[in-house]
Amino acid sequence: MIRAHAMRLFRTQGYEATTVQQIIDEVEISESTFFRYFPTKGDVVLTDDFDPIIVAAFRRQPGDLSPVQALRGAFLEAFGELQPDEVAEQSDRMQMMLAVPELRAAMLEQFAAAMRLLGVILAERAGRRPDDMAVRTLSGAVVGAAMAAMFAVIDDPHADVSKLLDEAMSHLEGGFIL
Amino acid sequence: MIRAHAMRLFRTQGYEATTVQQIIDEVEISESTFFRYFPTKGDVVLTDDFDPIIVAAFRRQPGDLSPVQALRGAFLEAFGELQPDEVAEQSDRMQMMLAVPELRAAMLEQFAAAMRLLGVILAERAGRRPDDMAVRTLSGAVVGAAMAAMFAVIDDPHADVSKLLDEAMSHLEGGFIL
DNA sequence: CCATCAAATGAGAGTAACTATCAAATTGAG
DNA sequence: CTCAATTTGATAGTTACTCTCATTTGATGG
Repeated sequence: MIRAHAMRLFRTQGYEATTVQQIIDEVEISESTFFRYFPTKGDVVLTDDFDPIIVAAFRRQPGDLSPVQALRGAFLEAFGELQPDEVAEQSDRMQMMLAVPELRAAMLEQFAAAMRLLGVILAERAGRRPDDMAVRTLSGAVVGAAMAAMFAVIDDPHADVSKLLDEAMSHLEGGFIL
Repeated sequence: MIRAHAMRLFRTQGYEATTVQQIIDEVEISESTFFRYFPTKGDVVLTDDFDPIIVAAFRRQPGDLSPVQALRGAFLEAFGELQPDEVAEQSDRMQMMLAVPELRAAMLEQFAAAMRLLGVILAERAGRRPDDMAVRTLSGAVVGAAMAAMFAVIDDPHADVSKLLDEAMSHLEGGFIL
């Protein structure tokens, strides 16, 4: 309920223009309760649980694919599983995260976490250790390329992120031919 | 003066334990003045002017190198130009940025800016447009790999970042062989 | 139906980063 | 020295977030 009301307020008045006070008035709870569920105002927008879906899709990929190919496939599958309304909601959230400085900043934690997670599953697949610098570099490069795809949406708000992401993965896959 | 005193306080008492009030007491200026020079407390630690040095080094690289090779060379040169005390200071700042959640979060803006800048100089070198997805992906991958090198320092605080960065670049350069 | 007890909620007071406004002081050019 | 521009300061907010402790809720066993 908190998230639903908050997101509605964010959409109508903007994120920064909406105070926590307004949210708790709307939901009719106390400030204490709000912060008990969301440690920060930003968490209302930032939190989601997509990681497990992508990890599962990655583990399902055939073993003869290269790591980048497997990731590419996993992303395609994970995005494909989303319902249209879920896609719209995710897109909403992403636009907001990109547009609001405070939220953008907080995204770094997500990216760092994604690198760690990616390191673990890549290491598992390749039979290496997660702290292997080759594993770290690949994780970093993949997440960096994904970030680049997200940022591209800033310049072209109508772009399809999943398509951009796939394109980025294809460039990674093919080596960098500039 | 503000930066010097602030950094000293941060080092001795910790970043979060140090309030802006303490800093302005130390430097004997008003709160207004502090925030006029540093829009946020974090900017005291985050701000630096290394980009131009790296860009210059990149532009100096021979034209027959691949983009990643040229970058690798540029990083090596730029780091090589630093005096020992400057290296120590940079290392200090980096440890602090990695350790303090608030500062870590703010780093994303720096990384995003680095991607944009890298996009511009890579595009210039390759005769492409900065919004070319191949350019964006390479910029993203390079910055992502650099992030991975930084994060590796969290696990091993004694590690040499410039060496890790070079290692990461060499992995990028050689394709990802996992 | 009631007593009990843990978990959830709320109230209230406080902190610290940041903003806005406007007056006072300082500086520097002529 | 003078005047104007720039820098600084004082003051009074706003808002996110924390802490502590009292109150309420709701599930469970008798």
